[in-house]
Amino acid sequence: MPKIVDHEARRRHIAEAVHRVIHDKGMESVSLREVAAEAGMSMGAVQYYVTTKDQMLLLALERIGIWIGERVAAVAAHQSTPLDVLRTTVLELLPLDEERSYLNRIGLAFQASSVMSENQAAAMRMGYSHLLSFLAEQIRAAQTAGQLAAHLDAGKEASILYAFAQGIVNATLVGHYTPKEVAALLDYHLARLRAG
Amino acid sequence: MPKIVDHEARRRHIAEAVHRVIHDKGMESVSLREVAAEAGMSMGAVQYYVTTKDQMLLLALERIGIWIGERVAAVAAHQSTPLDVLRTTVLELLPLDEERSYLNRIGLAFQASSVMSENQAAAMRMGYSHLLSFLAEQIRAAQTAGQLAAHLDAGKEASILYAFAQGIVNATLVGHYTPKEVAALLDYHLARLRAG
DNA sequence: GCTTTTACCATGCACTCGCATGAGAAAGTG
DNA sequence: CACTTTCTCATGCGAGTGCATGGTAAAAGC
Repeated sequence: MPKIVDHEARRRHIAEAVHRVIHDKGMESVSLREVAAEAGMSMGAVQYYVTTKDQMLLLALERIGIWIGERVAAVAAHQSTPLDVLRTTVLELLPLDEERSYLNRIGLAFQASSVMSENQAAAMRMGYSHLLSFLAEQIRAAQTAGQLAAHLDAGKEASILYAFAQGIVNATLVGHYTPKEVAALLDYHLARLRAG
Repeated sequence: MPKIVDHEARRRHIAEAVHRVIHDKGMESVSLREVAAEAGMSMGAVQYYVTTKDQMLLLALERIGIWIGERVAAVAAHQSTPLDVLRTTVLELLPLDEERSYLNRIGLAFQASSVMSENQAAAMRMGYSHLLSFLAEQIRAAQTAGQLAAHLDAGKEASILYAFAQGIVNATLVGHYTPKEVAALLDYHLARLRAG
């Protein structure tokens, strides 16, 4: 077996090129040629790892899911209390700086795209399940620790919290809210969940 | 001035064709030809009313805004209390049946699209302003009527409520939530805002 | 009845698209 | 060395893209 190549690395490289194209020129500009150019490889090379455009987009979407998972795990690890984990996690998912806007632009594009593709829809559902159960778990932990009110329905609160975060994304990217206002909205909402 | 034609009607006709194309085949499938075919007119006729594709999309986005405004006004008119208006308005914006899913699919596509186009972003901001001030107004009225707790920040509550509605859209369209669950989430959230 | 204005249409152009194909370079094994 | 396998590339194909152009039919004003 010659010319041993790390397929995983190549796929990641392609996925990240897709991300950049989506961010810079929009989902409509994603094409095999454009992505190949962005990835610095020939079109044939891209086709070797990804046979169709749909597959390429799915790869990029799955990579986003992995990336989000990693980011959340990373920031959550530095917090001391469940409520801190909760707040920091949601903040990490909001477009409050350039890097998080980057992620959210791509995420928003896939929200629209996933409605038209069952494969992408399935990937989305998996991402929702993971994130929502993580958030619900943190809410329950915060309740046990006496940080959040005991009467809250952790599952519903997680859904509402995450829906809020997702729903504020476009309005923020489009300039209706400033990052400060978004953070204030989050804290306002979290405040009412507090125990006492 | 010969062959007098209702331009407004023609533009609306084109906009609605764009909506159908977005809904049926996705934003990527929107082209002058595709829209012309959907509208049952020649490509040249479409070009007469809309000179560029961007203009066509902007027209379709503005029409969505108008449509939403009309729908909200219509359902709100049949309610007796501010809280009923609030709840019914938000329900009207959620993808709980086929017609509202239709609207939300298109809206979601434009959320992604508006991030890449300043014209569309401006149209979005205007839509947000109108809807959010309407919601905030209803919250204040409900507070005055003693239906909602007086200590609530009406502006922030409106933002959170609408963000929740927007943020639940993709998850619902993709099948993560059932319409019943979404309605239950809304009622769960509204319940905690009640006076008492 | 001629001109002007409005509305519409068919077609052409340069370009891009997704995807398929076949050739060939690189790297390991016998 | 030949040989196989893995990887990469250039190119071609048919179709579709946004947009521009030139022409034409119809109705109103003079």
